[in-house]
Amino acid sequence: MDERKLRILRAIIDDYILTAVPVGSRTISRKYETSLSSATIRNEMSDLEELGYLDQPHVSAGRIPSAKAYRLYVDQLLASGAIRSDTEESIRHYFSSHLRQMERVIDEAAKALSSLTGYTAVVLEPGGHEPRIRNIQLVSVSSRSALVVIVTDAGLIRDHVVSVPRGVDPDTLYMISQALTEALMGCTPSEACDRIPILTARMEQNTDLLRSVGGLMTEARDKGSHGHIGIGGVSNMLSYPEYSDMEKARNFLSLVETRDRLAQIIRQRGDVAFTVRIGPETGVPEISDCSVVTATYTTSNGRQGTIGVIGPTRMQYSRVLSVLAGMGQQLSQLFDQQEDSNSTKGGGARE
Amino acid sequence: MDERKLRILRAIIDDYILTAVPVGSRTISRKYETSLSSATIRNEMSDLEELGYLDQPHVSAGRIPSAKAYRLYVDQLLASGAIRSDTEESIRHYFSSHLRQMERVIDEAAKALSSLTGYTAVVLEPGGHEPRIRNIQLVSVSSRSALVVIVTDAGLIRDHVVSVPRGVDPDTLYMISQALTEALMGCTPSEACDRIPILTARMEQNTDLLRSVGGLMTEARDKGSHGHIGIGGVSNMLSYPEYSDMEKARNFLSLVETRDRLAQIIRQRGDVAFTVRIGPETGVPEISDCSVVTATYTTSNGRQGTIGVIGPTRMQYSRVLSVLAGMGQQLSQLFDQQEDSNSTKGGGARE
DNA sequence: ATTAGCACTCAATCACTTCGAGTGCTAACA
DNA sequence: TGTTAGCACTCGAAGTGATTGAGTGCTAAT
Repeated sequence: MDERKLRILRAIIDDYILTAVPVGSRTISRKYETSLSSATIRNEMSDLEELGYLDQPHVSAGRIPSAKAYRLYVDQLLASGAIRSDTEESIRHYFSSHLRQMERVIDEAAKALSSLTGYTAVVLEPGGHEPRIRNIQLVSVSSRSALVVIVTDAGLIRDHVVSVPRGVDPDTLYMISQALTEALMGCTPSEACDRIPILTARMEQNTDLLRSVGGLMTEARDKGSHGHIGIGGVSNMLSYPEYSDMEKARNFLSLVETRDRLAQIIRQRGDVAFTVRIGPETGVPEISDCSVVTATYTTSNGRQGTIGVIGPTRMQYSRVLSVLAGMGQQLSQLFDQQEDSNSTKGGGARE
Repeated sequence: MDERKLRILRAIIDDYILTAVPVGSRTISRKYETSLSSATIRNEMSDLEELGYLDQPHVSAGRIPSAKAYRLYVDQLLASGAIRSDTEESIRHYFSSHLRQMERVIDEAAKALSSLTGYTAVVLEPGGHEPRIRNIQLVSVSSRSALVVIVTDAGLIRDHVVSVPRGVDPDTLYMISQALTEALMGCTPSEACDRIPILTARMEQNTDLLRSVGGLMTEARDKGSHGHIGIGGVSNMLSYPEYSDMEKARNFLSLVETRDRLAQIIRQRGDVAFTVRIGPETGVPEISDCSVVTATYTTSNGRQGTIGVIGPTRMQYSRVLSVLAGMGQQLSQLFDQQEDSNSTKGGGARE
């Protein structure tokens, strides 16, 4: 694999990313390799096709890069270490002064990502390991109902109203909460599911209440671990010619609609900074002509979240990567401030 | 306006709803009014066009119903009172056994609505009046941080972690919570925002903590009133020929992406059971060739939510209306059970 | 090794025709 | 007077070549 071949391949990819039109030998010879004639380029292209880096839609059209070509391109890009998160200011611009609610940060991040890249963006809430219960509270809502709040180290399991038997006052609720917290602290929801029946059996009163909590816990366990998902720029996809085919567009849309599957696709584990999956590498037939680029961000307590961009295979990888890098940093920072504001803000403002 | 004209107009609308193809005189004479010849139908159609009920895309095509025609059609439909919620069983089928988390109910409802109608569905959380605070709890998460949970009669204001000064144990947190609840019970968030600084000033300790709560309250106030929004079946729209135009499809999609605007469009106030807005009546240029049908559901404590369906103007109004009716009932029921489960379930399961 | 030249391919475009669904009008009819 | 049959007319959709031009592969010359 010649160095010149590489240059030509790179030129073809760049041009195709820009125009989405099969690129011919003449284009390359005029716009990129002015010292070579189109005939020479043709020969090289022929070789590149044989090597599997180029495809030809039909005999009298130009060439388009194959997934293998993009792979090479991206690997080179990653190896060169040329990904600077130079977009830091423009990213910061998207976060209004002081967002502190997790969900809003995530939504904003997705919006920013999609708007900066022009593709569809997905942001997942941090949550690496299985959540562990930290606190259970029954919060009185009215005389006859209460809200069960289960706090885990991954955040909060959502609201659920349960009915309260007659004669149980807020203080009793608090005591029950304390007992529950003590018994289940550190458990995962599924462990808690197993224990609650035992607890229920041991208690002679308030069994109804406990059963309700058990029900909620089961729901929490089955719900699937992903927290909030931020999605942005879905409509962007329709502006690319590869999605002028309605059938493809519908497939993509319905994939995005089933957030569970989307989360599964985006979620990235392990300690790599970036993942780039091109076309078939995604393993998802619906988006076999898309690429998925993901990156992670980390909070101070080690929980890991994923951000990702989905676009056509002829994606502006270098831009996407640098935006992802920048966004990852921003998010890590934001959540750091938020989660251990005791050490920084608390310390400073103390007294 | 002849009775026969009405029959013919109705036949045209029905056929066009089914096929999305301009319908000609011959079709009507063969499929609907077999006793009349196509020539007669032609005369009648000509009259109907002059009256503004029919449009003609070009001279040698059939006729298509105008917005005015749909209006007449729908008004008749509504007046006839023929909307039976006969789909009750099929709707119930969509709600898995015991969903009790508000957000999931709403999401499921949207999914069910879209799947039953084949259009795009939107479900808004109930929330008529401004929410009133019922309870404030500081839930310990770790030794140095706590979660602030603000419960209102409209549900829960989301999680927000605050730092806890050294030496404040869970019991102290509970006491502070009690004090806060007592002081702010029954307030709206904006009232609470005004009061918190006063409370803070009166306290000699834990001022940091209160300030954090104040910040969260401010965010809650500014957040905008709409709660969770359930959206389903967005991809359905792409399967209708009217959206084969990419530009239109993109417009629609980006409208759906900005949930705030969508909520604004769907939200329905007042005591009418149904609202049908056809084409330009929606007042939203992006969907000037769509219709929006909404209905309300009510919870036992009088809070009102909206469910809606967005589809092409040639929507299957009668089906949509009956599905909406059924879904409205189901939701009203579901939230009734949930909100005052004390009177029904609590009473039953007592002992 | 590179390049100029040439024959060849094939999608895209355009002009042209044909086809048929549909209309409007008129005249005949019950 | 309302209904119908018949006919001329319109116009989009679909089909048919012919033309164009971007692009290739191959060969022979540099």
